[in-house]
Amino acid sequence: MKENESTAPADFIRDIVATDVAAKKHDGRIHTRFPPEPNGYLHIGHAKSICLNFGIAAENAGGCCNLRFDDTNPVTEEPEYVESIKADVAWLGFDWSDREYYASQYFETLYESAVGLIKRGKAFVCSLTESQIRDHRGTLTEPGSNSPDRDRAVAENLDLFGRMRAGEFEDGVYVLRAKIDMAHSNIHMRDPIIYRIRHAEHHFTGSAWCIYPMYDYAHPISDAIERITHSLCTLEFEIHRPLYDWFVNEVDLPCRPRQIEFARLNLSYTVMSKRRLLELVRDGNVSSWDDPRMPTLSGIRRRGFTPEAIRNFCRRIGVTKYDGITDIALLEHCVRDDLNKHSPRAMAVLNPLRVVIENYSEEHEENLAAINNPEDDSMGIRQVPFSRVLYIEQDDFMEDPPKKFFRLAPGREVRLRYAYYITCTGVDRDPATGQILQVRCNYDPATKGGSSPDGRKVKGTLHWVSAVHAVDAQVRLYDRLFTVEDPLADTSVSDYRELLNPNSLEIVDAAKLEPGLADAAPGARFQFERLGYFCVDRDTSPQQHIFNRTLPLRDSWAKIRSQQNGKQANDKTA
RNA sequence: UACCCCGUGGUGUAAUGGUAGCACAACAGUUUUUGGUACUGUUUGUCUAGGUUCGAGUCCUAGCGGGGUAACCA
Repeated sequence: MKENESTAPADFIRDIVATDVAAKKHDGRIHTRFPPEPNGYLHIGHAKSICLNFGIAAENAGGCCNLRFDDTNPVTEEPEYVESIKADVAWLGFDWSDREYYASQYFETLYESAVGLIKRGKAFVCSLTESQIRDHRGTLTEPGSNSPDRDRAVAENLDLFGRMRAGEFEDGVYVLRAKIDMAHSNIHMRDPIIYRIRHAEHHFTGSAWCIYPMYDYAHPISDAIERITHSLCTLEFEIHRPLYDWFVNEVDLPCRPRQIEFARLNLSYTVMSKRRLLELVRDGNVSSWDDPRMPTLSGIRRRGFTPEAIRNFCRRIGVTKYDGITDIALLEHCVRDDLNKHSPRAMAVLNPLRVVIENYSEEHEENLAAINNPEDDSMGIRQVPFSRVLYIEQDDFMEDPPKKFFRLAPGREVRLRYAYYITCTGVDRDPATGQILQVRCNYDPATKGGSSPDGRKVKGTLHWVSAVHAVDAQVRLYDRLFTVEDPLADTSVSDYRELLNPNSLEIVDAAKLEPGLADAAPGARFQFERLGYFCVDRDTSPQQHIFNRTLPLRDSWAKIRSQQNGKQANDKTA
């Protein structure tokens, strides 16, 4: 990670941390953790939390951040997710060193702490069924009522809890509950369940356990065991904080961590919850968890987004308690900003139109020097082959151009980037269909390299690829996943998936690339001049080159054109 | 109609009782061998009503609006 990246602007959490450091709380020690449950893939919302937790650790002398898998529910968790999470955190650029922990490592301590709670009369074994417990819990507006088992003798609780662990009971027969207050205004304080029986294989502990601790119990104690100083989580856990504090106070622990909540990231034109993302994958709305349209870290990685851009984005969105929705345009800006500075340029034609330079010899061909990145001289130059027959973009030619169209048209002169000025002398069309087959041009040999000795100006510059040298490729054009900013809030449809963008993927099968692109490795990123940023897909092969469009370049001509179309439509209706 | 949290331009965020600033977006322009980039400029904001204070986005009260919470999920 770069030096200038290492500090983020202050926010309310960093203020608290700074205050605690100054007050020598925890001896001035700062220790955070990123605690994913291994039951799904990480998305860009997790990146916010990762950047926050690892960022704060890095900004404070001696600060550490643990990677801790919160694996207390064996029925939903799998090693596949552990591996993908580790890969994603590492890709984002963060190093947890040897601090890779699992809540399941603490099962014995957690168990003993629960025994301690029972001995002190702070927990009891309850035989109520799931629905009875729900009924006893009361509602948001009414208090709950005590379990008939609430005053069970300590010795009996101890015996029962030991037999729960020993596997004497079926799932659901007993639970262990904290004894707090069934009339508490916070429902989470109404004798919450802290252990349940689950005869299930755990991805890490196998069949060693058949009782598993609940999040509210396991999390504060895991934090304390790791001597976490600041336990950062999202807003929906705010109401759990009194319970977090209750356990921190009631259990004898080496450290008293503080939970602080911040707003999760919401992004426009996408959905972020694991559940929705799973639906999209399962129902085939996207091809996989790493479909380049997905907001998963694996998806945006395959799309061509860089970890630098994502870190920069996370720094710029800030950290607050306001639950808003961030414009995806800011993410896109960060990606373009990074890619503009660092990705090499190349020329590629997506929708080829044949151009014949009639006064350029059929026998002749030459190499022309092209700048690899005008933003960075150190990236040097490359040679691009030029010959009599070329491809240009279909959009770059119009027989009857509107106002402000600066590209090729009959009689018009334009520049071919790094090559020559050419003037259109005519078009050849299919006599049957009238479709344009090719454009005929003359070139000016004096304009080699793309500038004229007489200083005459041309308004348009076109990218091009030499036909005989061109490499064929499939190009996948990705766009935003949804057509509206907040698909889940839209009440005009019954299912948010009706709002999926039907044009979020367009496949171009016959793109023509400059030859140097043929041996680009999977993951390699380029700017195709005048088009956008592209990267080599992981499915690419020597037989079929595949590129993904990361993002298009900003396009002010597209804006003018749509304004002109709008005006035309208005004129017609008027 | 219980409790908790949150309200600053279109969006995201600063201002820690003392000139409401930044970024993105939008719009206009300059430069340009990418209609990209860069640069310049413009538009738009403290939810409302009271109170405290020389002075309130900031503190207090009430209202209004938004979010969260009743898995043996995390």
